[in-house]
Amino acid sequence: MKEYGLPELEGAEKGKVVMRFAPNPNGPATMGSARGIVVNSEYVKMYDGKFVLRFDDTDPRTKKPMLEAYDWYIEDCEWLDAKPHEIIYASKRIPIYYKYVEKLLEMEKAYPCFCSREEFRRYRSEGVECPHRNTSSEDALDVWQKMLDGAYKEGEVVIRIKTDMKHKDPAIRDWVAFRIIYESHPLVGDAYHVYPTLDFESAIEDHINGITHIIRGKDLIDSERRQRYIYEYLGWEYPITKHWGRVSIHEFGKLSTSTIKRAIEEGKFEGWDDPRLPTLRALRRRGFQPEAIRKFFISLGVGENDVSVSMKNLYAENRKIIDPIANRYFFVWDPVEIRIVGIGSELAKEVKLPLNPSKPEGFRVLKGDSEVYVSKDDFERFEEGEIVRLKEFCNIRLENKEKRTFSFAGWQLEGVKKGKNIIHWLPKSETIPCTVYGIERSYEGFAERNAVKDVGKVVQFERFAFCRLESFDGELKAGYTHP
RNA sequence: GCUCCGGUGGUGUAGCCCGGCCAAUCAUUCCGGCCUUUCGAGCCGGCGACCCGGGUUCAAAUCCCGGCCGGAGCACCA
Repeated sequence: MKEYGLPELEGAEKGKVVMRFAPNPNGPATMGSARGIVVNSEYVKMYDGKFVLRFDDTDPRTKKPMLEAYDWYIEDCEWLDAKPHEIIYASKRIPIYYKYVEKLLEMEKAYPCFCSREEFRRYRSEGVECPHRNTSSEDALDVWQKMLDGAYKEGEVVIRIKTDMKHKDPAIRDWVAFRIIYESHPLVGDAYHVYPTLDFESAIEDHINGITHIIRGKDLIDSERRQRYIYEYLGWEYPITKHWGRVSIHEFGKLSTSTIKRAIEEGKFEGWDDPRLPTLRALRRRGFQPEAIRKFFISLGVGENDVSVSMKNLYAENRKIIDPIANRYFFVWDPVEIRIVGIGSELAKEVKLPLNPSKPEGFRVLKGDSEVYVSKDDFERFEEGEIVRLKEFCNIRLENKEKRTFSFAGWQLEGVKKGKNIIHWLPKSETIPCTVYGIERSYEGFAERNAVKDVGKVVQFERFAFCRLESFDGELKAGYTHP
């Protein structure tokens, strides 16, 4: 069991665990969502259980769902090797929630409340019951029917669940279960105008889906205390819960779905899959492997303290997967053209380079040339008289830095200073333009033509970084994965 | 302010429930070394932590109390 990296789940029995991931599809899945997808699905795998994806989309106004996001979530779950066994759309199941609230109204465990927010806030903070609390079940059901009939305006009345107005935690006191929202819902249109709150919808769904364990962020810790009242009234058993703290990722800072949405609208990002964004779509585009993302979140565990991690941890996981399989190519960024003088046609030979040093059988070929490109970063470091080696090709000595001329200094590797004096290069006669889109900046330069056959794959541009080759139409476009 | 939760190396994490085998696990970062061809990759090694103060005990990272610090909730959002 230890190999899974997650601690044993309390009360879990093999084959009987049912867990869910319940996002609001008001934008695509982000790194934050990924934790929920990964941890829940991982436990389901461990115990051979069932994984439910549930869309908590019952507020068409404040958290207006985004129509495309529903399918994006499903795609992202599948990509993360967490294909849901069942998918539930809360907005399509609203009549079910009506049935249950009607039952609670009959039982006088819920009541229609006409207090304004401000009025009720005062009752709540003072621990006093509001005048509507003792409405009879007949009157309550009558009001409820009129709510459904559209007899009330938005904000005029809500349905509250009776808890305890003297509960020591004010957050638990008589909470709202249904409110009126006259706004078209992207999925169900104008079919309803009385919507359940998350707490009500979630409480009902968790029970009817037979959810055994809930693991979610600690921002929802009070939900359990609120929902337990319903479970008690209806004689249900509450799932076992676990909560994790906030995750913040150094490289991305605080990016909520709504702030990203605004930034996209303002044109600061290309779209939801802009490589600078912490969305799963963006990470996929950049070439991250789903297994690396799983391991990353499993390594965070399920502790309740807040964590602040660096993407470097994800890079390390990704590298372990990608390094043995990614083909190597040369990419010369900020290219500088240099000339090797004093020797002619002998340079025009085939240069064989390994595609991946761990797999000696594969190789690629470059044409030797007296006019080559090297990266500006490398060139500027050299001093006149210094010998450098063009990797796998030949040694050259810098003669005149201003004129960028070098002299031939032998073929042999022996005697060459290792390390930074072995550089990558490209023959001027055989290059394709290439742009790599990075998080902080883009890199322009030339790549070797051989790379074109790996479009769609993750490669390593030697001495640069791992990149995912995105497209080629005369120019190669690539996304910067990580060093 | 009220309610609840948490504090293990630079960053995460294991251990804490059931005190001793913990001079504390693993990963990553950082540093150093190695590699006849990536010193921006790979391999090997190293530095580095139980928030503070009391208490209980033969024995405390582990239990108790107080303090300090951090976080969450107190929405007709999820």
